[in-house]
Amino acid sequence: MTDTRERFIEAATTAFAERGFYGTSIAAVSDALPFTKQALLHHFGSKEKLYAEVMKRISDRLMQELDEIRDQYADPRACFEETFVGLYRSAQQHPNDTALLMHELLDNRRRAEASKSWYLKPLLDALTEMAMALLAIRIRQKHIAQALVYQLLGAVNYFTVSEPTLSRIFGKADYARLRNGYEKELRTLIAARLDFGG
Amino acid sequence: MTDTRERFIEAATTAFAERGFYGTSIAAVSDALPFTKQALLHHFGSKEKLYAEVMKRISDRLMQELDEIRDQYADPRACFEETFVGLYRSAQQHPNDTALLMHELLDNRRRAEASKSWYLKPLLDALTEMAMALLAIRIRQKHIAQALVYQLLGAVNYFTVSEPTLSRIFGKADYARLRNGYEKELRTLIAARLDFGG
DNA sequence: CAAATGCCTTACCAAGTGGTAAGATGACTA
DNA sequence: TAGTCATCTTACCACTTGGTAAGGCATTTG
Repeated sequence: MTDTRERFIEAATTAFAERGFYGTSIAAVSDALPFTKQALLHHFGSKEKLYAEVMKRISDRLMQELDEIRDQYADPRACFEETFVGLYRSAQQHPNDTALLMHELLDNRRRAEASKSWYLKPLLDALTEMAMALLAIRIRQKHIAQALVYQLLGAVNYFTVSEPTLSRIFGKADYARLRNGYEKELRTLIAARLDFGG
Repeated sequence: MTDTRERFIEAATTAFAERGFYGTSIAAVSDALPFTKQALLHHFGSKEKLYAEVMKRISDRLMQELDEIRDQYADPRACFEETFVGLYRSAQQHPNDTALLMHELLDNRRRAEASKSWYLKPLLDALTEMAMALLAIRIRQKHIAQALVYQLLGAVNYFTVSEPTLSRIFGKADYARLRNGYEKELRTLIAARLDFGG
């Protein structure tokens, strides 16, 4: 059954999201399922390879979602806005994946492979291209578009990942209010920036 | 000598920033210094307590820097902008601390203590208050100010923490260009949002 | 001078780490 | 029917984990 593999990947996603690569033991992953650690090793060979599969799963989904949004909106400006809102919704819908990607970002500080950075490079490039068209920036000032893209990615992902902290220090009710309004405020921010001087 | 303690804290900051709490062993920290693991335990008692001291160090510094900026600017709008630019500069200047705080954010997903969340709550509240004054929002819509604050914190911290990844996938030269322009773009974003409908 | 205290060491521990080796079981195939 | 293969097991392995115990040594304190 490929089902077992699937279950391992799911459990590993949760575990890696919660404790990062180094903080997660493969025994902890297998303990979440009715299999032994060696069953996991049988399917994936090593902890590294399991992690790679988890990462690939996530980046594939992200790229697919991005493509779907891009196909859906013809107007560049609407497309740009909806893309980030889509990324935000996606992040909120898969908080584990979002946390895992952020762990990865932090781990990249030491890791040499850089494989999954390249996984996400197409996404970054696509977003930057959109931003450049909207801001009417020449090639030489590509970094301005990149900056905007990263500001918005930060606004999306940092907030998503802060959910446990925020709902704890503000209380569940106040946090719910904040979260319910966040998407609208995200649109406001994007609109404000795009209207600015253009 | 209190010097040894200081050196342990410094080494621990680097280690925790790179691998997070769970990925860091106290032996790895002491190996970075000419002392044994037990010397570390003598000074701090446990890994948890060492971590708490590291966190306290960081949040103290952040609060102090925030106060300095607030005292320096009378105009609310300039104060708001300079505060976030100051946070950005501070993050860039202490990338280890920034990474550590983000690890903490991710770990909070499981940790019960929440101590350091409370450490940073005053900072969040101060920023929110500034935003509310600027956006002319009544109490009932505090979450709008909170959203803006978190968007900007995300723009600042997410970018800072992405340095290794970005400089790898874009190359050092391109990343340098992006980074050199980022502060200006941060100001642009803030200005755009504050001018929007007000 | 004696006692206490701070700083740091070696020695040790039970539990957990990623991973190998060697099957057991059952389904599919020659 | 015998052989192969995928799946999953128990048994191990050397190494690392956070932490305890106990003591050496120097400085401070009574």
